[in-house]
Amino acid sequence: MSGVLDATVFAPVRSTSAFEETLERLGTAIKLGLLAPGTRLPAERELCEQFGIARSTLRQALTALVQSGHLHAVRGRGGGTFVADAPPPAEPPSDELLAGWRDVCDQRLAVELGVAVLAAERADPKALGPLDALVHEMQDRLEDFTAYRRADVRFHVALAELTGSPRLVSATTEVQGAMGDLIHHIAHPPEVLAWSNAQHARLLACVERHDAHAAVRVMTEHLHGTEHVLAGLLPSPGA
Amino acid sequence: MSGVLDATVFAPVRSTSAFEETLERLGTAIKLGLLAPGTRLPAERELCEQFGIARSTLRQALTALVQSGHLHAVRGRGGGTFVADAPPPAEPPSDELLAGWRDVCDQRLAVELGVAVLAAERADPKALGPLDALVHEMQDRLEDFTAYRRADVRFHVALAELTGSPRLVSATTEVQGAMGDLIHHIAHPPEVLAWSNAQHARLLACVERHDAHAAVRVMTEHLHGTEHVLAGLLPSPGA
DNA sequence: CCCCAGAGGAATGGGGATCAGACCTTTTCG
DNA sequence: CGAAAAGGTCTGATCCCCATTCCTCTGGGG
Repeated sequence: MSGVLDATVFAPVRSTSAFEETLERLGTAIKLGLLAPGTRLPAERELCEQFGIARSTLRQALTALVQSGHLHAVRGRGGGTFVADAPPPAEPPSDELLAGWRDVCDQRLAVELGVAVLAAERADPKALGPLDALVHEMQDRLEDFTAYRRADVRFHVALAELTGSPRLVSATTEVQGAMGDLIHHIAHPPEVLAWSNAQHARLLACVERHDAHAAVRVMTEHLHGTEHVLAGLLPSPGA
Repeated sequence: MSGVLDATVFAPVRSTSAFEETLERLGTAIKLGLLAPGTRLPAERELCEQFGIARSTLRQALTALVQSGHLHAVRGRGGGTFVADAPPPAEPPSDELLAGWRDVCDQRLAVELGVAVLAAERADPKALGPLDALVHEMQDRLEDFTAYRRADVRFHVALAELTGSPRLVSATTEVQGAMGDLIHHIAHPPEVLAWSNAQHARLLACVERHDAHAAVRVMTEHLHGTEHVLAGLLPSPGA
């Protein structure tokens, strides 16, 4: 019958170890700026309980992040583990991610479309203040892509939080993490960012008047924009 | 700052063992009817290689599915492992699934909306024959929910395959699995199924003329239908 | 009729990941 | 000065997963 289906059902099973998952979680949160530089993580004995893992396992992840320069640890009372102020340069995207960049965009489309619809349906217009502030912050950061991108991520995550769906929030952070790996190394002229941010503003207006259909239109346009940028700069499916 | 965000970043890490993942994969594929009754699975020595796991691990999953009645094994030459002809009755949904049913619906909305848009954008109208056949099959099965549902699942998975995105296909099967657990135990009058299937037909028409916006409207309506049914029959958020 | 190929079933030992817990070292606050 | 709070270290037990081998059943070809 369907080779695609069999390929899905019988595809290799990837068992993610607790260590890997923890490393991934903290790593993306830091790289995305969700954990701002200088932030202090909960104490190890506390954090391992939140994660539901043993402290030794947690420490493997923390040690790795310290050695890669994303965290630094301070001993003694009043110490702790802190997000590094000078983040290490991002590594170039892995080959497998590059090969599947269109798939990542497709997943992003699904997640963000769902977020747009549900946020428009459910969000309390009075709760959009912080979102609006982020749009203005982005407007002030058109020349500094790193700062712009941090606000961008917060914007999309905050929008996801408005849906009240935990799965959509975590799906958003995941997909933003993948996108970050892809776009971090390509040029972002201020004009492009300005255009992109204008769509943020329009999107917010749609959410404010509970217009889900319009939100979908704006979001679709927004995502296709970055997709076209990627299509031009990344290797073709064949390469 | 944001409690929701911290709850997402520091949420418990669930490390899925290879055994669990395999059991889940095969189990949902069987329950969804993607592996039809009577189907013969690949030989164990072959299957464990496809999954990328050891045979003993694979056998744990197979043994569990045999004992639960979803599979039966035949020894000797020409034997094999077959999907049971008389599937065991589905267990009632777990409490945690019930508690998060709205979250499941939200995730489904995202996945199916993404599928609708991308299928409408990319699908070759000439490749819609099988989809159309499934709509007609559902039309003939309005009185038999089990049969209807099998075709329904195939329809949504086939639609996802049209997008060409592996992630969306697997997301679709996952979310359909969760939906199956939720809706299997509630009543489905033929009128409701007919109404639902009419939306399938309309959706297909949208895809055929590459009308993504209309596809979104129809799909949204389609999903809200089942969501309202669930809202009436499942416990409220508080319970 | 015999025997072997092809299938599931079972047992072994090793290696790595994870856990739980105790203990050490550094630092600051009372 | 000493207790408290934090990271850093170590150890033994346990569980999961792997690789390998061998066993058992059964149908088909010679």
